[in-house]
Amino acid sequence: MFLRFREDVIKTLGEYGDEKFLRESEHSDLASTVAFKLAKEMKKSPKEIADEIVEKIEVESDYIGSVESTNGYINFFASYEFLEDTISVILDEDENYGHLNAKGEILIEHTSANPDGPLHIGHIRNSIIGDTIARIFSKAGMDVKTHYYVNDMGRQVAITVLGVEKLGLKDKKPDHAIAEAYIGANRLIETQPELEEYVENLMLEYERGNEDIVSKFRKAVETALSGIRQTLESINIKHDEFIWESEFIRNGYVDKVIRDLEEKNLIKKEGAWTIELEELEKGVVVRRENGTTLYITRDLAYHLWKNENYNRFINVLGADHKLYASQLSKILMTLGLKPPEIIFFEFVSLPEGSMSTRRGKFISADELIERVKEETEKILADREMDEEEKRKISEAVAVGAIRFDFVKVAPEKPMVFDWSKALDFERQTASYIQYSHARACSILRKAVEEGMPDLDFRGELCTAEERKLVMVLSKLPYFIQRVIKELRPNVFAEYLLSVASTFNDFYRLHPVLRAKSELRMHRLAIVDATRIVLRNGLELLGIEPLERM
RNA sequence: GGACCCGUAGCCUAGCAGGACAGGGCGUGGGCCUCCUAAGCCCAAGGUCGCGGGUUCGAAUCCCGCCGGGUCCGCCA
Repeated sequence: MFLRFREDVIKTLGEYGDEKFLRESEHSDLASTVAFKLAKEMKKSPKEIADEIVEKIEVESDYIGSVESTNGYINFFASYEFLEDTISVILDEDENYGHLNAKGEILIEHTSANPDGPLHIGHIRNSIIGDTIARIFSKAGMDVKTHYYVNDMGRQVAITVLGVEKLGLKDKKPDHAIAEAYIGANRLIETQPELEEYVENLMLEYERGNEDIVSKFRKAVETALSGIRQTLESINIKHDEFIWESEFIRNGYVDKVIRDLEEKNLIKKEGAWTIELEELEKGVVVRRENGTTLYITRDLAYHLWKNENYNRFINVLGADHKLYASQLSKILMTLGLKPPEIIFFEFVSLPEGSMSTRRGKFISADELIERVKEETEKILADREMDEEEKRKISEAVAVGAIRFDFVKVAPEKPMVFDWSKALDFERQTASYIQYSHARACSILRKAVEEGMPDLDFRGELCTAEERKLVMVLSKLPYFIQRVIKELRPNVFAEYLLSVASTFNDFYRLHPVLRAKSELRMHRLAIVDATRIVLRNGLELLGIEPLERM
């Protein structure tokens, strides 16, 4: 709804309608700062110019109630009609509210952690960003597929295979068992360097397709993935497909990419095969002297496949992949292929330094989830609820807290993980939004018990807080559009927090159930619309919208 | 050595297509449940927006330099 208001403002401004100068403002519903920009060339004060523009323009939109010039700003205010349409559209569209007319398919690759152990708290930053983006694209109307790219050909997997052979697998959650074998094997290699050669041979045989070795790799990777899947599922994340790197060896895509590179005369063959491009600061090896391929070779093949099957594809990658990704993209472009759109996120580190699966220095996502859940259970311990409900609520709140904590931080900010903060429920987190949603539900539940009247929102009945709340509610599609354009899911988290906070301002000052007749119908409409926005918003963040808590 | 990211009150964080008093939260001090869920709300104190230059009528936001933290520069993935 806000999107249409915005469009109308741009149209109304005509030649002054450059969206670069539009600002959301606390002084109006939308403001333009064009007058400041024009001040110089027109040799007039911004105030004069703004006055003139306001004088000149003609408002034809039903959604624009008034326009004012203040200190050089041109302030637009939404009309009652806009507010009324907003509420009626929300109530009408219900679970669809927020959709845009986005069309087409999109592939989102995220998480893609090496299958050498459980996901740790750095990996799930990736997962949560990727999953949230996927949900938001899907809401916008696009047909989204998600991929987990499985690095089954890496050295770490070979080491894992060695670990399983030498040390076996402990009886614990499969991904954790794999980590133990992996960490153990790394220690073995340190003391027995001759194992290096064995590991290299495993890699060679795996690439060649030696059946015995292939089944060992498969088994190790599947074992790790089954645990990883469980973890992801526990925080409401599910991939449509797991794509194994080795598939691109077996299905000919690697050969195809190599051929394309050869045809363009991009490969220099001196023992190893190297791509040398001006744009690349260094040569990139795509084939070892022993004839095997490298990670980037398979990734190029994967991206060739993506090009053939999708118009848009997004990868969520840790910032440590920046150089690698730029090499990949440059090579793809010289092949005339589209590079992926990439969301980079900075590292999650521990107070004592960065994490490492190999050294066993990490906090697993499972441990985080477990401990946060214990904390939420404590909070619920003395509530009068049956145990089953308590369990469900504490789980939903725990998962919400974790997802929100990661998604709310801008991807480019490095994070330092802190247990005391992760477990602190006094902090404003997802539970605040879930609570606001439950509050709205509770009011509506009681209204139904008392015989729900027809909802009838009326613009002219709005108090300042009600008006503000409705304006915020009107922005859901606008924020969905922003996330899609900017690929920054944290702006959506921020938005949802503002919905909850604005609703709480309304709640404090406006009795709903005790209000009389038309005011009661009016406010119930606002509460219901808020409930819908909070519910849809929480779902986009992968957080369960609880009706009671 | 080269490249990239981050640096906002005691702590965490928003804002960074330059513009109306730098928003929140935690923590601190004080207050609010005969009233729709107090996982809530209100009030107060707390800021050289890392430092120094520059561009501009105007800089947290753009440019340059420096400092601090992180990351990357493998025939690893």
